[in-house]
Amino acid sequence: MKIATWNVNSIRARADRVEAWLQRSDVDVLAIQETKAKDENFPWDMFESNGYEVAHFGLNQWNGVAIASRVGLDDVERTFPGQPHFGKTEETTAAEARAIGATCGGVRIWSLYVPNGRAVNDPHMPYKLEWLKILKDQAAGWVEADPQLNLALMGDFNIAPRDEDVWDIDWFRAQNATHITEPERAAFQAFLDAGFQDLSRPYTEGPGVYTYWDYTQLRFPKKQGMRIDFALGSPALAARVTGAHIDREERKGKGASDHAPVIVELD
DNA sequence: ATGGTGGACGATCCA
Repeated sequence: MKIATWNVNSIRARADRVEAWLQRSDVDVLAIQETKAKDENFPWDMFESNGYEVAHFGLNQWNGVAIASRVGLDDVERTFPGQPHFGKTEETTAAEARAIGATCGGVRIWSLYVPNGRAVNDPHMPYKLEWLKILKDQAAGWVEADPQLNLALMGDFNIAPRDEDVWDIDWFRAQNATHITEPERAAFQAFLDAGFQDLSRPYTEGPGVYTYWDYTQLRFPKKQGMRIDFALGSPALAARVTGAHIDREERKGKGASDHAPVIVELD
């Protein structure tokens, strides 16, 4: 079984590329982020005509997550319990479309689009950190309740956990950039400390291995990227991993997303 | 002057 995660940066703008990629990648499950669409604009037919069931959570032109599966798609959840809302309270704001879960071929899959902190001192930064903490607490609880649970937390974490996960750590620090700060890295590390494993890194070791390249400044041809997309697995799922890769080819050419798919193979 | 790119929306926000 092959599972994958991919921030597509608009499912409508990327529909043809996503279709072609599904056909050549042969994945069983694809967790998608940044669909940037409401349900009424989602390309349901494209997935179904290629043999995939698909569940989508999209409220407006921002965010949006989906799971496509050809090995079943059950018990769909939109938002995780306690998912923080940006600003004020649940009474005055709605949770953003950043998390969708489903059980596919015996694996509990979550497609996650972690909030962008925007800037070190922006109010979106504490929102991001709280969002990750609640997710980690929830996910740890699911595994504690069922230690054999095959759980995959997949998506765009908007964090580069190690210095080697960005093309020049000194440049990032000089910019006072997000994604590499200590609190963000601690929020990521908390998943590992809770027993989750990074499923792709052992098979895609760096340095110089990335999942995202900014559209500007010729970042892709200059090999100046960031590793910010991950599949984290519960212990039972991690024990099944036989390989992983980052499909850097998909970042090439006109009309590419700025993120590449990350694929994990299970026995 | 500098987001120099790209997407959605609608004349601006987001990444």
